[in-house]
Amino acid sequence: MSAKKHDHAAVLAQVRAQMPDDALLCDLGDLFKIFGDTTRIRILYSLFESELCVCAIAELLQMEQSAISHQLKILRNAKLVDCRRDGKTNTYFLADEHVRSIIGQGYEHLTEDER
Amino acid sequence: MSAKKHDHAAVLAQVRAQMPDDALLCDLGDLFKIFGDTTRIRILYSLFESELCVCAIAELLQMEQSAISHQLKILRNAKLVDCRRDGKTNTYFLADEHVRSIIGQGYEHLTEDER
DNA sequence: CTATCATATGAATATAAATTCATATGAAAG
DNA sequence: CTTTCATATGAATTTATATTCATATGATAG
Repeated sequence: MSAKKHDHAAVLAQVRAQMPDDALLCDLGDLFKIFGDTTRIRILYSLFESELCVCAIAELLQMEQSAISHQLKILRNAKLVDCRRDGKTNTYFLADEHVRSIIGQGYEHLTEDER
Repeated sequence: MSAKKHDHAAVLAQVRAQMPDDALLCDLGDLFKIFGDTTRIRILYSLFESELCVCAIAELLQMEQSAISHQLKILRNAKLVDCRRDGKTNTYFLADEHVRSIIGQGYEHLTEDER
C-alpha cells in the first residue's frame, strides 16, 4: 500500500530547502553563459596579461572590430571588464578578480580530467 | 615617422606568449557553456544536496522527463555528473568537486557585486 | 570645420542550442 | 511473454546568440 509510482517526497523536501531562489539561479546561468563563448574567453584571457584597446584585441584575435565591440559590451554589462578613455582609444581591463578564479577552476577541471 | 595607425606589436607579442592554444580556449568555452543554462544549473544545485533519479529531478524542476534526460546527457558528457542503475531507476550524482567550486565562484561574483 | 582614426551600435543574417513530441529501450512484475 | 514504469533518444520546432554590414558617435589633428 505504498505510493503508486515512484515516491521522492522526502528527498525533494530536503533538496528544495537548500535551493537558492530562481532569480539567483537564473543570474548564475546568465553569468556562466558569458564565459561560455570562445571569443569572450579569449578576450578575457588576453586581459589577464595586459590591459588592451579594442583594435589591439581585434588584431590579436583576427576578428572584426565590430564583433569585438559587441562582445566587450556584454562583458562590461556583466561587470567582468571595465574601460577607460585614452584619447581616441578605449582601454579595457579586467574589472573583477573572480574572472581569474572562475576560469582557473574551469581550467583545472579540464586538465585534471585529461588523464 | 612612427606607424601609420595605432601600433600594438609590443604588447600583443607579450599577450600572445601566455595565451593557451585555441583548442584549450575552445574547451573552456564549451565547459562554461554547460553552466550557462538555468536548467542545468538547477540540476547541478539539486545534486549538491543529494543524488537523485531522473523523475525526481523532473518533479523538482517541474519539467518534462525528456528535457531533463537531454540535459543530463550533456552533463554526463562533460563529466560533471555520473549515474548508476538502481533497478528501473537511474540515479545521478555529481562526478566532480569542481562543480561546487566553479558555481561557488560565480555565486561570489554575483553576491559581492550586489552592494 | 573637415578629415581621419577609434569605437559603438542597430538591423539583418546565420548558427546553435533548448524544449517538446513521439517513440524506443530496458528492467521488473505479474 | 506481456504490461508497466523509468529513462533515453531522434526529429522538429522554437528561441537565443554571434557575427557581419552599414553607419553613427566621439575625439584629435591639420
